[in-house]
Amino acid sequence: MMPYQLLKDNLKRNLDLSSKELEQICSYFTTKEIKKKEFLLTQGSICKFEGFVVQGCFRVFSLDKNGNDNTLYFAAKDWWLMDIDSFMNQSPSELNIQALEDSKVLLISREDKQALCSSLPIVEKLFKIMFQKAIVSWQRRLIRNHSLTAKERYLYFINTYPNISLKLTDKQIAGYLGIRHEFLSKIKKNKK
Amino acid sequence: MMPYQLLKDNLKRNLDLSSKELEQICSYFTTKEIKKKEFLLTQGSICKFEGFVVQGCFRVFSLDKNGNDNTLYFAAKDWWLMDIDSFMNQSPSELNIQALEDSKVLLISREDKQALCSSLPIVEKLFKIMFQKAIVSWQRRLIRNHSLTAKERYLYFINTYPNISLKLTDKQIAGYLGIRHEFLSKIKKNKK
DNA sequence: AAAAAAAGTTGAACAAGTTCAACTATAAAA
DNA sequence: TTTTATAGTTGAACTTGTTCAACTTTTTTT
Repeated sequence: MMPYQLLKDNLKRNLDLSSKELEQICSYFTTKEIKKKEFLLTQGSICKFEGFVVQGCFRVFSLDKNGNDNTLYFAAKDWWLMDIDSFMNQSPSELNIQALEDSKVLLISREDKQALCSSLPIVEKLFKIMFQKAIVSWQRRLIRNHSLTAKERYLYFINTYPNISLKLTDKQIAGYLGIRHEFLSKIKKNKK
Repeated sequence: MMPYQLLKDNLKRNLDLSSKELEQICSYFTTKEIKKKEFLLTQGSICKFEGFVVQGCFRVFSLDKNGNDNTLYFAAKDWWLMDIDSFMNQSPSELNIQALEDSKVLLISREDKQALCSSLPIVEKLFKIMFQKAIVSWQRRLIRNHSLTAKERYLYFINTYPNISLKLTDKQIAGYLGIRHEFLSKIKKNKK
C-alpha cells in the first residue's frame, strides 16, 4: 500500500476527515528510510519530528545508569513514533528509537506540525483524540504489570501483537515485559 | 482560594489563555461536593464528566477478578480526574473513583465539553497539551516500575508527593506501588 | 465509652524473578 | 566459508516479594 494511504487510513480511524483535509495533512509529512540498527533518536538529543511507521519496525527504549534496557514500546507499520516530552518541550530526550529492520517512516517536524495546526485547526482535535487513546493504553499496561505474572504478560503480548512479536528477539520482548531474558527463556520452556 | 481561580491557574500553566477565554471555559464547569468514601464513578457505569479536584483527595482504581485493587493514581487538589476511555467512548467504565476525604470537584459533562470545544476551538489544543503531559507521566511511571525496586518506588512516591502521601493509608500506597501492604510494612521497618 | 471494623505488624513458609557463569545455537560480518 | 558477535539455554544460589495466619493498633460506628 502507498505510504500516504496508510497514514490517511490511520488518521481516518481517529477522526472523520475530508479527503481534502487528509491531503493537506499528508503534504506536511516527508518520507525517510532507515536501515536496520540505525537510530532515529538517541538519548540526550532533541526529538525534532513526530513519525509514523510505514514499513519495518522500531524499538523505543531508555537506558538507566546500570545499562538496563527499558523498552517503552515497539512500533511497527501503522504505529506512531516519537518522544513526546522532547518533541513538545525541545528538551534533551531520555529515549532511544532504533530500527529493528530496514524501515520507512513519514516524518513531520515540530515547525511543520505547528504550521499545520494553525492552518487546519481540526488537527488539534485529531491529535487530542490520538493522545487520549494512548493514555488509555498506558493505563491498561500499568494495570497488567501490576496484576499479571511475567508469564501471563508474555502470553498477552504475543497473542495481542503476533505480527510484532515475530520480528523481535526474546531479549527485546523481555525488555518490554520488564524481566530478564534468562527468565523469559525459563518461562517459554514451561509453557504448556 | 476560590475554586475557579484554582482551575484557571491550572489551565494557564498548560496554555496561555486570555481571561475572557478562561471565564468562558470556567462557565461550563459546575461544582460538586463529595463526602468521604463516596464514589464519583463505579466500575461498570459510564463516565459522564471530566473532573478537576478543588479540595480533598480521590483514588482511581480498578478491581480484578481476584478482588485485587490496582490503584491507577490519586488525585488531590489541582489534579484532573476521569476515566478517559469511558468518557470518550461512553462505554462501561473499568475504573472506580472514590473520595478519600470530604472533597469538592469541578465537573464538565461530555455534552458541555463538546459545546465548549465547538465555541472555543483553542480548548482542543489545551486538552491536547494536557494529554501529552499525561502520556509522559505514564511512560515515566512504567520505566520506574521496571527499573526500581519496591522500596525505591516507595521512597520516590513519598518524596515526590509528600502532601498526597500524608492523606493515604499504607494499604492505599501499596496498591499504587503494585505491592502487598504486608510487604510495604516490612519495607518501612527496614528504612534507615 | 464500648463495640466493631479497618489498618498495620510480624514471622514462617513459599513463589517469583534475578544473578552469574558456563554453555549451545544462530545470525552477522569479514 | 570461517570468524566473530549476539541470542538463547540451563542450573545453582540468591533476592525480592507473596501468602497466610495471628496479633496489635488505630479509626469509625453505635
